[in-house]
Amino acid sequence: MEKETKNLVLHADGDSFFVACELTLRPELQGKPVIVGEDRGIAVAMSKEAKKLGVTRGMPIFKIKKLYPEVVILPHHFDLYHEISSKMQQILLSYCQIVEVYSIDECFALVEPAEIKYFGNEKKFLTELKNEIEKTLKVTYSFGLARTKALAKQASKLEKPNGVVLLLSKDDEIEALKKTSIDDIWGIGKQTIPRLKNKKIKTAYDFINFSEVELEKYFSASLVDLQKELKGEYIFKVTDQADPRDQKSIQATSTFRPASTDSKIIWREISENAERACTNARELKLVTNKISFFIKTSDFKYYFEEIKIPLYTRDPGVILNALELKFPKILKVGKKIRSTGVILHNLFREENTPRDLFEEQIKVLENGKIEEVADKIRAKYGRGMIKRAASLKRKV
DNA sequence: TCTGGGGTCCTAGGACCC
DNA sequence: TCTGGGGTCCTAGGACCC
Repeated sequence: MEKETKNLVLHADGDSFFVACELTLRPELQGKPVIVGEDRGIAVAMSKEAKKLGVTRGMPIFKIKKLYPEVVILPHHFDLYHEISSKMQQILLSYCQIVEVYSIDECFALVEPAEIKYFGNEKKFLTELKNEIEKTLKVTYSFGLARTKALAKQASKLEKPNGVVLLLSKDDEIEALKKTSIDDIWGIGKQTIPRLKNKKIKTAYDFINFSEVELEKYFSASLVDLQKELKGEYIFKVTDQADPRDQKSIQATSTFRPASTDSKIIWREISENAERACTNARELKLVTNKISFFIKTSDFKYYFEEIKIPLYTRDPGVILNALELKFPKILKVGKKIRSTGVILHNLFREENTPRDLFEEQIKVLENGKIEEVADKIRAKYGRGMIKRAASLKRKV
């Protein structure tokens, strides 16, 4: 049989993960409607009892309090979630060589035929793994095991919570795909769903039977790959844990209530965002030379500004000086503002940061072109830049 | 008194070059 | 005079995810 010579993909998805983590420390809340998200103003995770009451993801806390006063509302404890998540990774690594931590509550893993053989069969392998996880972590996961990532991902959803779904034959796959609505496919979002529905595609099964040629012609390349994956062709590779230092961007955002037009309040939030983003960058020893910031108005429109800075930095002072120049422009929207954010792009590891423009400037300065360069930078980035850059230089 | 916060990847099209 | 055809690199923003 072919399947015995091929790897399978395992997907593990934490059940009500944040709530489940909280319950490990507060078992007395077991069986009660519990949600996490107090500090964010919306429900981020719900226990199944809370879901049963009608609480949905994203529901505002004030509304939950009003409609369902019996719900226990908890703030986030990310350290706890990370701790449990990394223990989960360790357990998976004792069963599988390649484990990909996809998010705090989800993992993919490559399961080799030898591993299955050791336990007897797929079912026994998963039962063993599942038992160990529950015993050690006191939280449950739902599992999908299939030929590809996309199939495993859909499989794990089918019997949530605490489910185990094995797609070991073509028939298993077809049955699962027939049960999966086009609204619930990983990688197909709200822009694409209506377009597919126009083509009479209602289920994942309809999707895999849709003409590949037409898909290629009218939809994106990633959708073509997704279709192949759901047909059983291994396209999306399971990759080992990425180094956090390979991160491409760092952002810090904040919502403040009430929404405001007061530029002082807004600027204070942006400063705080910049500081948080920089703290994060410092921990990862990363620097940036491109930043952006945005405001979100109370009617949920985003306004972005992007700025290149002529050196590599993670100094909030330097960043804020650069942002300050664009600040009046973005304030011109003249609406109430409900949230702000600062994003650091173009991240480099500090130890192999390319020779930054500042160093180049020093060289040029030594050649006697000091004013020319300084003026250029002032013209482009404002007077503050020179000073800040200089003070940064001394610190380094 | 509707609607966190933190990410990635793809793509169309402009800039620039020969 | 209405005028080529490539190619590459970069960027903004769309789409999607947990």
